[in-house]
Amino acid sequence: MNDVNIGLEMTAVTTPRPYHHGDLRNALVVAATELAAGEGPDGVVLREAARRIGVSPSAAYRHFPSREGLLAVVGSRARQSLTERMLAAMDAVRVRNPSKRATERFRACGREYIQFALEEPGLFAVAFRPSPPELYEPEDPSPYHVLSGSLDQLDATGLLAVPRAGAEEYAWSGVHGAAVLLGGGAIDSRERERVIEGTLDMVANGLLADS
Amino acid sequence: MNDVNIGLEMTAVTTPRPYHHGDLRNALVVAATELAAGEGPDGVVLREAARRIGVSPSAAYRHFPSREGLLAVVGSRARQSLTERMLAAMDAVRVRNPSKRATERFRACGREYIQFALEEPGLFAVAFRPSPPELYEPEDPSPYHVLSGSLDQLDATGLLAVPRAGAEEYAWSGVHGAAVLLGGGAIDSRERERVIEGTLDMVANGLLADS
DNA sequence: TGTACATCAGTGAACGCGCGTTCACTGATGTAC
DNA sequence: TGTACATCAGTGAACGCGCGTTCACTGATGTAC
Repeated sequence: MNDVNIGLEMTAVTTPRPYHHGDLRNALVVAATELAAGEGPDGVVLREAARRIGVSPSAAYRHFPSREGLLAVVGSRARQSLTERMLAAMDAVRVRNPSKRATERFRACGREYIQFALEEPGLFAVAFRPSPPELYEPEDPSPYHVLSGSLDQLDATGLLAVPRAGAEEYAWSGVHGAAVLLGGGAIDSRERERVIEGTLDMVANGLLADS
Repeated sequence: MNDVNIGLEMTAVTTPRPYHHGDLRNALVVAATELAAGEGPDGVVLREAARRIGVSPSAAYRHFPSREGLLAVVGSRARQSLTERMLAAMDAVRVRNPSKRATERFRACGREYIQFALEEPGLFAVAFRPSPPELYEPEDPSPYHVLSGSLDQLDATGLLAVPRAGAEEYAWSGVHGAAVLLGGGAIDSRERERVIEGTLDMVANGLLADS
C-alpha cells in the first residue's frame, strides 16, 4: 500500500495523497479481508479498514451500503480463495486410472476444504457466516460448484452409490462438520489427521459403491 | 420467576425482596440461558441477566469470575438439554431386532442432534461455542457420551465396519455439519428433511457393514 | 479550445448506543463462647 | 440463651472502551456546448 507515484510533474518531495483515492472500494475490501483473516468477522471494523487506507470512515458509504455489505464482499472473496485452493488440490492428483482418479480428486477436494478452515479460520468463518440474503454476493465458481463438479466425475465413472441429485449436501455436511469441530477445539487438534482422513473415509464409503 | 413467598411472617402486603437473594447463582444461569435461547451467545448480556432478576450487575461477580464463566455454565446446561433430548429420542425407538434396533437408535441420536440445532439455534450455538479450556464446564453424560454409547451398541452387534476407537468423531462431523449448514442458511431449509435423512444415510453407510 | 455546470467521491463533526468490570462500602447471617 | 465478631452476599458509583452511521459540506473531474 505504499504511495507509488507515477504522476508526470515533480511538485514536491512528498506527494500528498490525492483527494480522490481512485480505487477505494477495492482497497476497503483488501483491508477488510486482512482484518477478517486476523480476527474473523468481528475483526472487520469499518473504521479500522478506513484508517488503514487513510480515508475517513464515512467515505466507505460511497461504496457499500453498510458494514454488512462490506462483509458480504469479503465473504465472497474468502470463498474464492477456498475455491482456488480446492481446484489446485484436485489438480495435484496424479492418479491415472479413471475411477481411482475421480475418487482421489473427490477426497482432495474435501481435504483441502478442511485444511483451509484450519489454516485460515478467520476467512473460513467469514466465508460461511450467515448473512442477509439480499446482501449475499455469489461467485462463480464457488466451492459448492467445485464439489458438484467432483461429484459429476464420480457419477460419470459410475461410482456413485446414491442418487446424484443433492449428493453435494451430504459430502459437504461431513467435511464442514469436521472443519468446524476441529477448528473450534471441540475435537482435539492432536487428532487432526486421523479425523480428517477418517471423515473422508466415511463420506467416501457412504456415497460410493465399493470398488 | 414470580415472588413465591413461603416466609412465616405476614409483615406487609408486598414483601420486599430480601437483601440476600438466596439462589442468585442459579437464577443468573436461568436468566442467561433464556437470553442465549433467544439471541445466541451475543445475547447473553450479564447486565441484562442481573436486571431481570432485580439485582445489581456487580452481584454476579460473587458467583462467576466473568461473563465468560457464566457463558460456560450456560453452555453446559445447553449440552445437558441436548443430551436429554437425544436419550429420549433413542428411547422412543420401538424396533426389537437387535441390530436393526442399534442402527435405528444410532440414527435417532443423530437426527435429534440436528433437530435440536434447528429448533434451538441459540442454545446450540452456546453449547458448542469455542471457550477457554480453563472455564469449560464438563457434564456427564454429555452428548458425546450418548453418541459413544450408541456406537458401543452398534459395535456389540457386530455392525461396525470401521475401528471402534475414534468412530465418534466421524459420525459427529456428519451430523454437526448438516446442523450448522442448515441452521446457518447455507443449505436451504426447504431441503431440511431430505438433507437430514440423506446425511444420516451417508453416515450409516459409511460406518456400518451392509446388513 | 475554453468554460459552465452537473456529478462524483471525498471530509469532519456529531449522534446514539451500554457494555464488562472494579472497588469501597454495607446489610444480613451464623456461630463460638 | 445472648452476644460479639467474622464472613458472606449484596449495593451503587465510576471507569474505560469506539463503534456504525448520518449529514451538510467541499474538492475534483468530466463533458456538452
